[in-house]
Amino acid sequence: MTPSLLIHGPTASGKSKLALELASVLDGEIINTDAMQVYGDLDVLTARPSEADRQAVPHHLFGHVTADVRYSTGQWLVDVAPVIADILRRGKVPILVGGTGLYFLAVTQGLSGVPPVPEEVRADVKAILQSEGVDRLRSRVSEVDPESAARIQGQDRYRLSKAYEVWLATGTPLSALHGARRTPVLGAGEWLGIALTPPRPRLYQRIDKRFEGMMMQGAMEEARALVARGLDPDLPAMKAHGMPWLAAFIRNEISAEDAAENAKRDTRRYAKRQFTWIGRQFPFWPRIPSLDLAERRRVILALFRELQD
RNA sequence: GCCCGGGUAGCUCAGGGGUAGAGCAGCGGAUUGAAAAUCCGCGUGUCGGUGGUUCGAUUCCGCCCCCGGGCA
Repeated sequence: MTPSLLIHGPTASGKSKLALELASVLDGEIINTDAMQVYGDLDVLTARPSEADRQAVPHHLFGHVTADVRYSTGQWLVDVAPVIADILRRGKVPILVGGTGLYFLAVTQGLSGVPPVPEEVRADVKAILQSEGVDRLRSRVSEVDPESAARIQGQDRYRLSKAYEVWLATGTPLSALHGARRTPVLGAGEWLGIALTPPRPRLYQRIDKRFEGMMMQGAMEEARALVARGLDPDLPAMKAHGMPWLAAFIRNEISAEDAAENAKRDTRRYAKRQFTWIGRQFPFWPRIPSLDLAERRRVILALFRELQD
């Protein structure tokens, strides 16, 4: 059996480069496990692997949707299953790389069978949220699904909306649906998960430096092109790190310096959350604190070969 | 060298004889189909050093060190 290799780590920890290296050594193919790198219109801002890298090794699910699409974890799971199966059929090693912990959780643990919510219901709940506010939405959820209401913290409008949408669409509380999980795409023993955990100060330096690099590679032009399309600012793609601030700069609302500072800060905060996610959701994944490519490669190959035998 | 002003949290600063706050940064946590999202929580400190006055000094006084400005 060929195991799949899962590489998770905070943003700017050098995942892509490492994956490329491992793919050539293991005869593998790379699968995007990042919620933002799926958007074709975000190239620079999501630090997507270069065209040259994508030529060198097969890359899957990178930039395969447009910015006006509201992509989701569930859709990614639907997309990724045949890709993994196909790679395995051809005798290659699937290498899943990215920073979205929820995607790794979904692919290894399965997602519960919550049916998709119709767009109209979504719109209805959004309207309720806007006219009545979060507190009122919370009361509504409490009435129909007290368990979810108790679980969701504070003013978390996304989760409260989700719970209410599911109730409206199915007549069943979300909490009842969460019990039953579907069979995961990758079963126990079929994969090896690795977490990159570089020292935080070094990572923060890399984040800051990388953003400067993005600006030189045309991040502003990319942002301008998206802003020009007049897309709904609520779309996931419009929330990519830097996008909201570059958009604000383009609208003449803030200075370029402030936009850059805010973009870097958001990215650092995100990295912090990723560390929390790794620590809590994947406590048993081996960690590699080193930033050294050769060291990372050595450790991962040793673990991988061990699992293969 | 002399004269001012200032050394308090990572940064910018407030305060003031009873061991100290604000903003930003940061840190901890939640996370089941928007997840680079969304949300909850937390001051993290030899108050420059050292003597003295005092029941008690970060606060008052002396000396020293450092930073800024001015005069030489």
